Amino acid sequence: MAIKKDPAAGTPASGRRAPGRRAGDHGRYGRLSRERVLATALELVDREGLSALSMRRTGAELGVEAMALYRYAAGKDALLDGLVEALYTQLEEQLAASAEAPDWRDELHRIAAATYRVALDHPHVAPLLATRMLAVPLARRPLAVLRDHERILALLKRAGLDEEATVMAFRAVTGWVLGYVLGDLRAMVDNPDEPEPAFRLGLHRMPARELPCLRAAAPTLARPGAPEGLAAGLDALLDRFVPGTGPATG
Amino acid sequence: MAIKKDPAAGTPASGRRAPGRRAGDHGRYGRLSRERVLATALELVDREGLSALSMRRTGAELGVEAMALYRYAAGKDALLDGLVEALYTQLEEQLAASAEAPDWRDELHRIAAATYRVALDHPHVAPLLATRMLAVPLARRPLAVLRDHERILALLKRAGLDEEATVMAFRAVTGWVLGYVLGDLRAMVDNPDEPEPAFRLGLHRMPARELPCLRAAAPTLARPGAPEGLAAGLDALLDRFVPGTGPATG
DNA sequence: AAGTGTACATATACGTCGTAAACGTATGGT
DNA sequence: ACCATACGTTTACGACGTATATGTACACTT
Repeated sequence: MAIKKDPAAGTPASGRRAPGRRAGDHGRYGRLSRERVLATALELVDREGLSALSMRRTGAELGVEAMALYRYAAGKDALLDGLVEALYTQLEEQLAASAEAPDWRDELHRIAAATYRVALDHPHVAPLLATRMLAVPLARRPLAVLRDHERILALLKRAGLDEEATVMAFRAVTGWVLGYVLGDLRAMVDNPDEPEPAFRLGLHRMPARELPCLRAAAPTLARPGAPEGLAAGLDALLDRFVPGTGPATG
Repeated sequence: MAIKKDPAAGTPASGRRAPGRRAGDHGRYGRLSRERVLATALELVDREGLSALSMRRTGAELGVEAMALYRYAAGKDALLDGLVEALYTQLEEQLAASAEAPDWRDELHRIAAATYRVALDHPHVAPLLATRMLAVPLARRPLAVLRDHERILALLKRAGLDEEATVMAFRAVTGWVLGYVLGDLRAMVDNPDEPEPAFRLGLHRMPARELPCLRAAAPTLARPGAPEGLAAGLDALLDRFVPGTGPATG
């Protein structure tokens, strides 16, 4: 210990701190912050899966005791919500990286595709998109999540839908994107070391007599659906839930 | 407690036993069995939520030590998979309760509706439908799950699709059903004791300037989508993914 | 320069968790 | 009468979430 603080570390009110620089860190690598905590947790989950995430482990990754995290996340559940927030923040960055589409329909496609990309980039976090939404009520969701909802609702309104129809379409769009993403993340491979496809999938475990279609379909099923399937379904749903936008070829 | 064994249950030495009743239960309520374990776990989760489920707690509900469960489920994960299995088993019971539809499309609707009902009947278990599928590879899923997949694939094949198109449509159907169900299970109410709808939803927590559409839509959003929305979306997707079945009016 | 409040991180402790390993004990077959 | 087997218990260990109490170093007074 006893790495002493640098007197040039800056005034606390101004909040100045150089990255990798120690200020009031008791001799550690740098001050903690919500951002740093969430980034570390995300990294840990990406690397080792959700079950590896614990307060103690996350603290250790930061060179800090577990209890120190409680200043930046009220508890473990809040940490999980933080991961969801981190994902939606990445989504917003992705959306900001390319230009907004002028057409509402194209813009919905752009959002869906970006969501798909972000979710597949963090497969271990994606299940939280389903589970945490069931645990935390709308008004308490991270702001980044609410902004995503707002974007979609606004686009549908712009398409000319009234309140009721907007909500219907919203349900369709969000449900579809979530379901499709989760579907593409489903585990298929049983034995990764096996070169032979059928063995890789563990098809010998499935009773052939009872499950002929499934066994036949499994290899095709094992290839991810890709964003094309997502877009196709989205179009199908929009055709139905946004009247007057005729089937596709317009 | 401490209900002792019935002396009429059979003399231990002679081994005489009533039909359907086994001895060897150490003076407890009855032998353990996988069915009994899963039923108890399901009941516990329905009553107190997923986080209340632990090996010890489940054992206690059965009047048994936690380790006793390991004979019927290899570990906690296997217990969770058992819950998924239990839900799909209920689905099969529901499907068996009414007649199979002659038309493949109607039958898909029947399956979707039954899935929706079962999931909403066990809201605390439903998230497992998303998460466990990511953890356990296709070939290792409970048989009831695989049979569900088989049913859907067979119906789509019957609709005249080739292998590739079948899988596309399968992805669409299952993704949609899952996403829609999870969407309908999302928590909306923030303060259940509050009579005023806006306060109930906690809308005052949401920045009005930044989220106008969401605030306006929230009350409508709070009403569940109902099976009608599920059916509408399903039709939309089938129209797209099963060619030659034209929009609706056939 | 000394003192003080506050923000931040640690230390300690408690109860619960999943589960490995070893151990009874009753049962059914011989 | 004996034994193998099936079934449940006991004991133990390390990891977990987190309440509470305890430092410790900074910025701001005075």
